[in-house]
Amino acid sequence: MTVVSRTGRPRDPHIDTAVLKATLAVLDESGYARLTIDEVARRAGTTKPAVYRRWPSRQQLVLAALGLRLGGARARDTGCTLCDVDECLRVFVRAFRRISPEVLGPLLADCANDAQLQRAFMTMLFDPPRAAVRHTLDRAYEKGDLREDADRELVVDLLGSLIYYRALFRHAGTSDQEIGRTVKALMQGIATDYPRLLAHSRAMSAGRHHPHC
Amino acid sequence: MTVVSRTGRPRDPHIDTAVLKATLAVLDESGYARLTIDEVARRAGTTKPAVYRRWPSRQQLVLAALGLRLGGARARDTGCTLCDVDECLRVFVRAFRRISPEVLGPLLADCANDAQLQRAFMTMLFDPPRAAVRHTLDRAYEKGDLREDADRELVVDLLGSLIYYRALFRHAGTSDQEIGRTVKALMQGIATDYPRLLAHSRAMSAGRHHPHC
Amino acid sequence: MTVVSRTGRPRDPHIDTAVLKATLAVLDESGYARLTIDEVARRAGTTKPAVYRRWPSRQQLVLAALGLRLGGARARDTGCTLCDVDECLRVFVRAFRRISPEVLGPLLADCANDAQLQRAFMTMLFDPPRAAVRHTLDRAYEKGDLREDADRELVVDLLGSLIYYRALFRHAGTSDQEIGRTVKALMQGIATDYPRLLAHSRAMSAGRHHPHC
Amino acid sequence: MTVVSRTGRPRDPHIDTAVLKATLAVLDESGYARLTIDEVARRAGTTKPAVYRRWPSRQQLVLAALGLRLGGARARDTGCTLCDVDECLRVFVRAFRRISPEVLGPLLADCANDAQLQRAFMTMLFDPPRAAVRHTLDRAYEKGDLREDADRELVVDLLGSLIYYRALFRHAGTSDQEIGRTVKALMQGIATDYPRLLAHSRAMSAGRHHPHC
DNA sequence: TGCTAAGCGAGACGGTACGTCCCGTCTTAAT
DNA sequence: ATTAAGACGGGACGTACCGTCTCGCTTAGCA
Repeated sequence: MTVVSRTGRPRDPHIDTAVLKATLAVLDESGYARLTIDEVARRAGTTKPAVYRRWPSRQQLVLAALGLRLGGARARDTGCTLCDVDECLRVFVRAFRRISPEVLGPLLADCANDAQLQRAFMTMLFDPPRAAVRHTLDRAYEKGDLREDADRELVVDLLGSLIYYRALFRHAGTSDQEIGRTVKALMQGIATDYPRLLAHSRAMSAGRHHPHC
Repeated sequence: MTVVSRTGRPRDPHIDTAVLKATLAVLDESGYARLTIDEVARRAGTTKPAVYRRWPSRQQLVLAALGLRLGGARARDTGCTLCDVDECLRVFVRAFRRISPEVLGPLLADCANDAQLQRAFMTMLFDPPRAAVRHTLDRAYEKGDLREDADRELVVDLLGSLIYYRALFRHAGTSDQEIGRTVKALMQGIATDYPRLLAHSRAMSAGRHHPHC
Repeated sequence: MTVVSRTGRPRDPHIDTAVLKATLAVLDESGYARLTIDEVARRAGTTKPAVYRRWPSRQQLVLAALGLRLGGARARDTGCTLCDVDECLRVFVRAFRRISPEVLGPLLADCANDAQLQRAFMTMLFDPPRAAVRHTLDRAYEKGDLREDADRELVVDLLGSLIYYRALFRHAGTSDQEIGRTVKALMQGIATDYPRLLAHSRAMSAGRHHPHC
Repeated sequence: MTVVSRTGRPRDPHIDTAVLKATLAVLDESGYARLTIDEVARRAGTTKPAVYRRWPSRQQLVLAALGLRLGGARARDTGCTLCDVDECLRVFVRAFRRISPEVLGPLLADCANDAQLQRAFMTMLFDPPRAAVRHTLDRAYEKGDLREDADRELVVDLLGSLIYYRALFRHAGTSDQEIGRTVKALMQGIATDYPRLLAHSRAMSAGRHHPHC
């Protein structure tokens, strides 16, 4: 939200919350494309300039509203590493369900042309669930349940990306069973014998560059 | 593209290609949000109604133009499974680079309200690179390089999603080295001792539901 | 009204009349100051751009609407010169009643900064009733009922100005009786002995400039 | 100006005069339509609320400023009735030149919806020059230079209205020569033989109502 | 002398109406 | 029935200015 001056008439804080609530309501009912500042203002019982004074664009407004909705993301500590990773995926699922692909798409597109918006997006919507997941992975690592050479940031990406992907393209679901399969695949790997494959790769292309090690 | 009547003056096929080329040019220069049918028509040397006669909406037009650009996706057979999977990730990277997140976002959002558009999107842009990757994984499986119980469709998702995710959010890159680390993590897994973790999970929560097996 | 092109979709003529009628209705109900293009458009069942396409400003719109209302002004030929001049005053009264001082004031002020608007005003609202009055005076002159040296254009001014003045400032009425007194004063003059006054004026100020002759 | 309380910090009288002067300056430079309370306050070296505390509206403020400018109107006694009436017309011309049609128009329109403003207008701007003219006519009457049956209030109207009319519509000037012609027409009348015309009028319409006598 | 009430500069506030952009559609005349 | 051409009816935009309010302080008269 735009910074507020020390002097002059102070902003009515009821308008702030009313506008954010109205934004969420309109998003849910009509979607992002049909969201109009006029309509948001009308439902918040105020007018367009009052909205623009607080958020300089539709994008910033929607971002703020979604940030409010997302609140803080937290992954429970179940005491079991597999279940904890399960829980991580559910953190992403919950976060995404509250955002909706229909809103996320145009918002990300707008971020591409607006570095400030991009930063706000990362801070408000992207980082919080990732931090929760990262924390869980660190706990597992300290218990000795993860390989020493596992790139934990990459695992956060793999967990998060899958949820976004499936939600955006709607080609597959995010049921408990599907989440379980994902955890299993990530934890145990998919190769029958990784060291052998790696040796073969090296043997085949002696002079080439090998990023797998 | 809209069906054409048999009688009356036939459509000028040059207009079709000129419009698609103009669409790609405008997309690259101005982005999806600033793409105007007026501007596309102007650059194709024709007028708005001629465009609307062929594609009923901006979305359909952009989809057709991107389909033209993407063409067919193909993953080389290197003879080495690790390198083949490397190659798969690059298939996605190439496909995505040609589409651009700025276009993909709003397009997906529009798909959410238009089942026909969604189907067209899947057929033209989503499925082709996935099919190429799936084909590579099947080859690895037949060589015995993948576990019997590996869910190959899930692996396609994990590979594809990571690329989309990183391209959309721009928080991490898609260099050769990063791709290599991903392949390694997927192939060998991240757990120190998966069977033990699984046993612990079962022991801890006797009556609960266990999706990891 | 703005000129219309030969090609392209033709304007809906119903909108033209609906907008003018709505303008008159809003003028009568709310006055000129509270007349809003939005409100006019709403009552005409259309939108702002459709109005702006036809009339470039609120002033031009109001002018057109008043021109429509005023229609043609005509002074009856009663056969009696005194009654004809009576009738002339009533022409002005009728014209003015249809315009209203509340509208005339701001409109004239806007004319001061816009020569085109000023010309349009004169053509549509100012000249027609004056022409009718002038015609009556010419008829009286041809009958020999007016002095040879009477400045008929000045008489038109004196008749017209009185009505505007009283309507604008509302300090006196325009009843039949008051109109009769005006006609009498104008026709017979107010001086007891004009030639003597003139002589006195000349005698008193030998070297000065005398505009009364 | 709004009433002032006895207690509390007294108003700074310098602000009163500074605001009125600034109002006149803005009126002359930018006209009434572009006169902004903000701008007046800025030029008076103060702020909007200080202005609104003193005058409740732009209209009242402008009225006060014009009243200050107009000051008292006075018609010289030349010793010659024709010249005195000449002088009367010039009183109106001077008064009007200081007010300007661009300001008068909107002001009168606002008076139409505000009886208090209307009264203030009459007291401050309308009556003073009229009183001066009326005084001159009374002097002429006492000298026996005006007909016994001349309606002096009507003559004030005819003189005043002509000036307003010509200034408002700008279709004719107010040069000395034009003023002279007006005086002549008013004094000597325009009919060749008023009694004959009156007789004819009566003869023609026996039962009708005759306001000319 | 301290209290109180109003004025002060400053400036943002809530809100009305503006004039414009661009959309997707329609009409015309010609092919 | 399509074409090129171009204006149309209309939804939403972001802005300018209105008149009001709140702030923190100053200034006088009353107690």
